[in-house]
Amino acid sequence: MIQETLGKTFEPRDVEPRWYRYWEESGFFGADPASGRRPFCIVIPPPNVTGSLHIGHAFTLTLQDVIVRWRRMSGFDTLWLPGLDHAGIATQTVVERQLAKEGRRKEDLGREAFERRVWEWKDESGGTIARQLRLMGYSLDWTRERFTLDATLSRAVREVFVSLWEDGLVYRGNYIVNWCPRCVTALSDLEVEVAAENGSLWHIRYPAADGGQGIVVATTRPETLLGDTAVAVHPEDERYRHLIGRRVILPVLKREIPVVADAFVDREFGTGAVKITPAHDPNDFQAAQRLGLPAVEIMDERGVLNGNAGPYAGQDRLEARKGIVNQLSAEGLLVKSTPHQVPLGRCQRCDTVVEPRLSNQWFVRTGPLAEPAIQAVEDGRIVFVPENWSKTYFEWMRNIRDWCVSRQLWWGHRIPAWTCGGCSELIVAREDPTTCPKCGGTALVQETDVLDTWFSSGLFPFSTLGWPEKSADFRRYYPNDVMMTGFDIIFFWVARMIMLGMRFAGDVPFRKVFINGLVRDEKGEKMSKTRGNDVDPLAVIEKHGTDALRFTLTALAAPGTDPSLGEARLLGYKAFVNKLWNAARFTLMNLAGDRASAGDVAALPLPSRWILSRLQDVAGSVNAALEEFRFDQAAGALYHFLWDEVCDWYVECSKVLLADATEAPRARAVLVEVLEASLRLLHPIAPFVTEEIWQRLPHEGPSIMLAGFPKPDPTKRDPSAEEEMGRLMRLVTAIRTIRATYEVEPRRRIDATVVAGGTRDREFVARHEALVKSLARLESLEVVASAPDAARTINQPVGAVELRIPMAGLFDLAAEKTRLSKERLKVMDELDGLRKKLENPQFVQRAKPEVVAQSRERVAELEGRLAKVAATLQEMGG
RNA sequence: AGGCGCGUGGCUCAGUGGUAGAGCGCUUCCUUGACACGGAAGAGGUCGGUGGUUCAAUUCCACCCGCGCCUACCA
Repeated sequence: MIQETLGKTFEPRDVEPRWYRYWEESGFFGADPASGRRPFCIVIPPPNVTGSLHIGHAFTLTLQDVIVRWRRMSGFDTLWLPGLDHAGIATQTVVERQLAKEGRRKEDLGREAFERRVWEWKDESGGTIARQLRLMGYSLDWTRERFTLDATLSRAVREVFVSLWEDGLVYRGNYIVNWCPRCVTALSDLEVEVAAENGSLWHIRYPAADGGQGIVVATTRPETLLGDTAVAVHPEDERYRHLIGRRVILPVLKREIPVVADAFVDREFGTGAVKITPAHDPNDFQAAQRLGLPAVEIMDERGVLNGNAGPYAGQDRLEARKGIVNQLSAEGLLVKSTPHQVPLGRCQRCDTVVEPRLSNQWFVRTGPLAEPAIQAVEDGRIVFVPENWSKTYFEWMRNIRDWCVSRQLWWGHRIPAWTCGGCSELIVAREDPTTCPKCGGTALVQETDVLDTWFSSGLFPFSTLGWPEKSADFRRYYPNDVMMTGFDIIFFWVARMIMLGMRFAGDVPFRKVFINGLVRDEKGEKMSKTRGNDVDPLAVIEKHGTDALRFTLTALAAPGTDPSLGEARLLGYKAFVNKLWNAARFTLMNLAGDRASAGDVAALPLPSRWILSRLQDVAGSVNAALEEFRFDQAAGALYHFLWDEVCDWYVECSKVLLADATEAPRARAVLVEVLEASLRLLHPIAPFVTEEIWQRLPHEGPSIMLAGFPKPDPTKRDPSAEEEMGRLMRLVTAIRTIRATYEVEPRRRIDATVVAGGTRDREFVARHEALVKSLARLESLEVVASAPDAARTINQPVGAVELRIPMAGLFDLAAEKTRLSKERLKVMDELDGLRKKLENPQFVQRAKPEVVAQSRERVAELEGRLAKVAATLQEMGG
């Protein structure tokens, strides 16, 4: 399973596939309802079946895997359920394109053959993303993988749809919907992306039928005048009051239409007169309903003008616009046109300009569903993290509009509705009917529309668990514990899961909703294929390794922020993975099969007591951070612990300990203990490298992913060891700083003296002589109570002691005087500020006592330091 | 129009009512037996602007400027 020796650098490609296969084949990802452990469940936001893994997936799913692995190691019976979404429009479009290459259309195949063809494509491409998810190391329970078109999930869809129908929450009717003339289907409001685009505002004269001047309307869509059935003005608009009830002549078609009054007209906008095109504008449609105006459709399903468009029949909508503007201009009816910003809706999938279209569609009445869903968040049964997203949720939910759920596609859940050929009865049923319940006729025709893909996605937290059966999985894993996803689908998905879950599954679908940011490039721009700035996670894996990518994404996941992913950042964390690898290499080189125990912790040397205490601290930080979804803090704590404390200090200290034959076994034991626990802490973020190393260390159990997650034990903290080690580190750093300041070659060993007035300080330094000598590369270290002749040494106060390094041959007096003068100024500066503060009676009286005390301590310390520096300077004669 | 968020060292970003941190980059020195994907030591910031609250504000409040995003039926 593992290589014999460790290379100098970690080679991810050699180890990653091996471990994933081992985990999956061993069944380590599988949930175990019979385990008796507390369940923890999360379902994947199902990726598009024809899609491939992009960086957005990698980001949110990495965070999910971190949580899932952490919970699993912490003793939960963990289910992370994978699945795929059939993605109606997107998938159908892909297959239609394939057909187009063969010179065929889906109509040539017929519905059934086309569906078969899509299934073939699904089988082929659905495996792609599943493979990619494995490459990322995600610990999904593949035995429970679901697809939204699976029989059980389809059954759930049908159950929900029919129930809603029975409860009057589904209705069908002729309304204006968003229509994509390229996809040839209705869209929901959410599937339209509205943006302000440059257009024009045309002022067009509609002459009065009696030969008068008539009225000038303003419009951004002149071609729709062919479908006008009135002109509306505000009832109190003095300019037009005389025209209300009169008739004007519709240009081009020369049809007479009335001038009507309605308060919805904005007198300030344009000319204050608006043309009414009920069949092609949502506002006009509503106005027409109020005013009893007829609707005239002038376009077909592909945006081509129809017979009602007179001379423009057969032209595309945009082509017709040009012709009509020309004609109006020629006839002198075009008063003017001005540049105007138009809010233009485009199809989310294909970017075609969406057409408001009057058509017969199915809708879900959302009001009654939204109410309990709003309450669940209001009273905290569902909590958003970060909490602020609940505002976005409320904003949308409180103004929710009915949901158009029918799509004119062939790929999806066909709406379970039939029309009786005999009596026209509409039948909506769970089981396919064979006879009409009303007239007994058998000529039933099924609805051809399918449901919005999000309708089935909205059931995902429970349809995947077997609902509507009260299956064991459903009972155990519903509600899910947390839903983790991006803010871009709060409305599309999260809100709908809450509404449908509460109504049908009997409880909230999940307790928490964690919203992650959107991955951006290093310039902060949104990543997209069209911009060409997107990062391909698979390419990153290939280049830097999965753990590096995962660690990077985790480290960037600060709440409420959009992470910027750049190459430099990745390289930094790749280096971290390699650093860990080498710490392991060092440990294993020294281990030599030794399995001694560290024994009594209190009896261990200072660095060992210190690192074991720090380990407890970092274990606490990581657990606390993950509890609050503070991925950045968890990653940061581990990064700094391993690099700055374990590698930079403990490993270096251990070299001294290991050189001492009696000390070595315990040092090895501590080294192993710290490394092994660190690996477990790190495993949820970087699963591969941690497993690879863990397997080589003394360990129990078949895999690190099943080993216990370290829990902090406060009784194992050792504050005095941390304090002492801090002093030791400051002393070593002071020596190193002096060496660096005077450019002493790193390999050269120098002499140093520590002057300490107090007995305990002297004993302290003497006790750690070997460590200090090694860490600071000293030839000798002398500890004395006092030392004259400061003029011949470098003198540096360090806490309660003073460091003296002979100048002979290394340093010169003038440079040292300059250095000390600078230091004196710095100390005086800080002292000044502190003293002023302390002289202020307000501060002393009103500030927190500990702050005042702290300031006083600092003053005392600085004064001591200043005195020492001043004394030295005086001895040096400056 | 409404809502949300952001503006901190060269870059990308954390953070806190008590004179600021990280990663990368940069400077100097160093191939010392874990690691040059490395080591040691450094330089670098009036924390967008203006007021207010406070003994104390980068941190709280108000306004302003700049930048994102979301929602919305101004033709």
